[in-house]
Amino acid sequence: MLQLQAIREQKEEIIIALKKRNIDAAPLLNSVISFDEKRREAQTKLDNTLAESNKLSKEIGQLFKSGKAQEATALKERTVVLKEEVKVLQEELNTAADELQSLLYQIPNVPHASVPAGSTEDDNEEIFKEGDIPKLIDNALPHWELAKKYDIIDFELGVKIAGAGFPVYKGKGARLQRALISYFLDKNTAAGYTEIQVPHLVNEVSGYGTGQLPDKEGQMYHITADDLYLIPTAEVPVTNIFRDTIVNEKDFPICYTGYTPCFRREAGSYGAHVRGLNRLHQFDKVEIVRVEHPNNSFAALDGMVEHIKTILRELKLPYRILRLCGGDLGFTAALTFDFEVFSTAQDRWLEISSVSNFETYQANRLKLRFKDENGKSQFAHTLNGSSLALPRVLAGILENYQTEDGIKIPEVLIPYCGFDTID
RNA sequence: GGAGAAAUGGCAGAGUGGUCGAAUGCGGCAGUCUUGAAAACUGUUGAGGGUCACACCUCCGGGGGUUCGAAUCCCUCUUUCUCCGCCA
Repeated sequence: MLQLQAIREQKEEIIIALKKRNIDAAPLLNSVISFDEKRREAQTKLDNTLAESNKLSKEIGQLFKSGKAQEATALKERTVVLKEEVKVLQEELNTAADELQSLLYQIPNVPHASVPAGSTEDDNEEIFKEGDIPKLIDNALPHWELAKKYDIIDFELGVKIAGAGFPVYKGKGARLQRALISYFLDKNTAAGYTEIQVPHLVNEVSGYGTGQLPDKEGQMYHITADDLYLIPTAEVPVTNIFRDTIVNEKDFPICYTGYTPCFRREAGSYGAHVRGLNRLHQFDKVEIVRVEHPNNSFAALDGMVEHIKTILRELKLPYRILRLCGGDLGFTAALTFDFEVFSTAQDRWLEISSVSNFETYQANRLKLRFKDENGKSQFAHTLNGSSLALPRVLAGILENYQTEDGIKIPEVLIPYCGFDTID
């Protein structure tokens, strides 16, 4: 959520910056400013009325104490009138405040200066590429065929138990998946992230805190009986640890990593591109989350990008990094780098990580602050990234490592798997 | 799931209708003393809105109500604890 003060002071700059997202924010921002004025006006009137009422109440108390009941009763008449006024003003204030809040929820984060203009993923800017694309064997198969051939993932079984998009991993497939999770967590821990296990269901407030609500309401599974949401990413529970907190400046950087399953409804996604592991309703992901000092958050973002590079280098997967354009940038992010692995048998890039700096956007919703050197509290910056999303990494490994004699396991994973070939 | 008790500042813990944003202790910060530290002593120490700065307003788990006036009374929700039931 953008800060009101920023909207008041830099409205024009924000409008220009939001054009990168291909939206004209002027009407929204003008409404925000007008409702903010209404709110403050109502607040001032209410405060003055309350002040008078408080004062009179004290006097009445004094009068009763000194036995001047008659005078007290006379004063009461005035307070009864004030009480009515308070009611009206309170309502006025609430209306303006609610309207203001819902407007603020509708405004996405302001893109960072480095975010390129553009409307679709085709306009994302490739900033880095590394790793050789392997020459595959003649009859190379896409991962869903490999999964069947070696009996390591059963999509039909998942359909039977839950529905499409809920695969069942078997034998070495399950083992490889578990190996990846352990490997990622170990890498993150070695890089200074504290491992953490969090709930896989979150309440509505948490959804608002990180920005999934109200923007992505339809993308989350909603347990209506208990009004809980299945997490679409560990970002939600992990970042919400810091909701309503004031952290100590010297605690920075705060770094957490956690493995969770992720649940996404993916309403409206169909077609060839969602085959196999490409897009699922349930998948596993290891996430890294940071809370940073505003002065350091972009350096931290670069650090996260470097960290993920080292993982992909070790896995020897060909990948590229994209700087997302304004049109493809998530609602809450100021700057996002996507990592994509080349899926050789499908001849396409698969997104396996998304690393973002949210600046104060989430912190504002979360009320996540820190005390600066002057003792003033100000909003911290939050960041997160996938390290990594499992299914597409798995798809990349299966496809890129396939040989005539089976699928070779990347060297770093062999100690975690306990085998070196799927055959 | 049933019965009871509770929820107050960073922590502990007073406060049952008015002068309570809240005693006291601990912790934190600043100072005195000290070569330095400890101890002792003194002062200070929640958040948000609002203002040039004051004033002023809001917040004692959340929401609603009674009252001129609520941390204190009533309703409701949530959470925690104790007992019973169920259970990985």
